[in-house]
Amino acid sequence: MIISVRQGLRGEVEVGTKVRVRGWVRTRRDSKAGLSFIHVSDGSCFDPIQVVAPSTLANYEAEIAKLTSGCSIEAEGTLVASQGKGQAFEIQADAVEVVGTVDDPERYPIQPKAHSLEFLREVAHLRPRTNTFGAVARVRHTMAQAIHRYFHERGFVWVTTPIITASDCEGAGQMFRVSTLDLANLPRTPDGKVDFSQDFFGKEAFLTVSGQLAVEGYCLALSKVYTFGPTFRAENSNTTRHLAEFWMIEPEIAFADLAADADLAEDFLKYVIGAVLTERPDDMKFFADRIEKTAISRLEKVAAERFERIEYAEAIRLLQASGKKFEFPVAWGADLQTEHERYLTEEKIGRPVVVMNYPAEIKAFYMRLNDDEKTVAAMDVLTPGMGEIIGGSQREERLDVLEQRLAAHKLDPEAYSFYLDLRRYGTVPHAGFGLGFERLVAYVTGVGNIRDAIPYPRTPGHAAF
RNA sequence: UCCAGCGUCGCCUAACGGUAAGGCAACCGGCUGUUAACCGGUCUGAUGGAGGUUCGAUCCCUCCCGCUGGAGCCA
Repeated sequence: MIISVRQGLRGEVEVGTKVRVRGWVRTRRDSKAGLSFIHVSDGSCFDPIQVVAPSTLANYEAEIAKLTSGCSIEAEGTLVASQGKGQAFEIQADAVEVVGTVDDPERYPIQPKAHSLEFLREVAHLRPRTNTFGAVARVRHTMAQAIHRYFHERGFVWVTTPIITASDCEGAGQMFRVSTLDLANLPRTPDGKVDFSQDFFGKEAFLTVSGQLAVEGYCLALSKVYTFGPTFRAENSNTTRHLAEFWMIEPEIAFADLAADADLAEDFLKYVIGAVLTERPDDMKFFADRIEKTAISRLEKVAAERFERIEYAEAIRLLQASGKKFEFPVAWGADLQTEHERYLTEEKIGRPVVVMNYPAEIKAFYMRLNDDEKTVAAMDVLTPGMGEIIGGSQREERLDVLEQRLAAHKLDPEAYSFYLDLRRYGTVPHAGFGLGFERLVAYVTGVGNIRDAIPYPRTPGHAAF
């Protein structure tokens, strides 16, 4: 029977069974006892399985003894209890078929040795064969599954909001244009502007920067909804936590206020982190051993401890009372800088913090104005090490106030007519938040750079693979 | 986009301005039920690109390209 490496190593297959594994060679060690030990990985779990190939096999000299890292093979044999140390089970091979060889072993980038993450980014198509990126891929998958499961089990409906949007009013950043016009020969209107009426959608179109505004319509019908999909920002950001193309999760709940939103964010994060700890202990152990010492302990802490909740005003007071010298001055009305967030989560409080009720001027138009008329019902979840991982708010559900807020932000109400409709017809208090999936993956795995938390990262100047 | 640093064999790193060194990998051999093994040997490069200073530049200067980190923007 064909088995995965995972099945073989976990004892899911009875000893003595004839099995067949298929995968890629990690290492080969030869023994004078007339054996070769081949570590084979198929990605189904962290560890490779050991295939013991006796030199009596017909193709031993010609093929098996020449296997190098990266070769693909199919091995057939008996699953046995291992005589050696380091693994419980191994495969005593009857046949090892070489499926694909490595043309030039010296040039094969994934050698059985330590590689820098920077180098591996240059071979993004081969890096999933490494311990690190195999583990990241499995953890990422586990997290995606946990996210859908979390929402599904609580009655949320997954809403796939459009990737292409004809409104540039999503208000979250620079957008990528989507067009079928011939850039070398653009149609013009009489006054010389580009005539987008001739474009594919009959108007300007872009890649979405957020599904939030669109999903609110579904929230005000299905009560509990979420988006989980790709998002695009054309910002020239070159940092360890920005991508031009990333995946975002945006739950939106009706009949809910900011406190409920914060509760959801906390419960949600704890669930996803808990799922990774229980479902991927092998990968997490690797991260803790090789990538980031506190990978597991840090997550256990986050899963166990209650998130601190503080008012924005209180955060300002804490920063002012810290006695620290910050590069950016701390004063009510200013946004929290990275250094401020760091101080709060890493030094002062030492665990995740939810900062709530920010000054209205520094936040988006759709966030609900508080009774003090100076702050809005916004919240950021800050984590030690990653900074802002979630940003959310209670939405402004009052038509008149929303119209005032649009005006204050100098936005055209015409462009938001659908959004205003939701306040005209059966409006209810509602709230939601946005979570950058890759930021969470980076946080959970401990990889320092978000470019290592997604299979093929897109950043300014980089769209290879 | 701004600031800082870096760019030397497939990979990682070394080299007071004076003929480019080592480790890993690869290859060959030895040893071993091995396990990112161990031991020995072999091979590999004119130092990101273009100028300049100098008798002479990996090392100094200028510009360009690329990368990394920090910041801004944000998820």
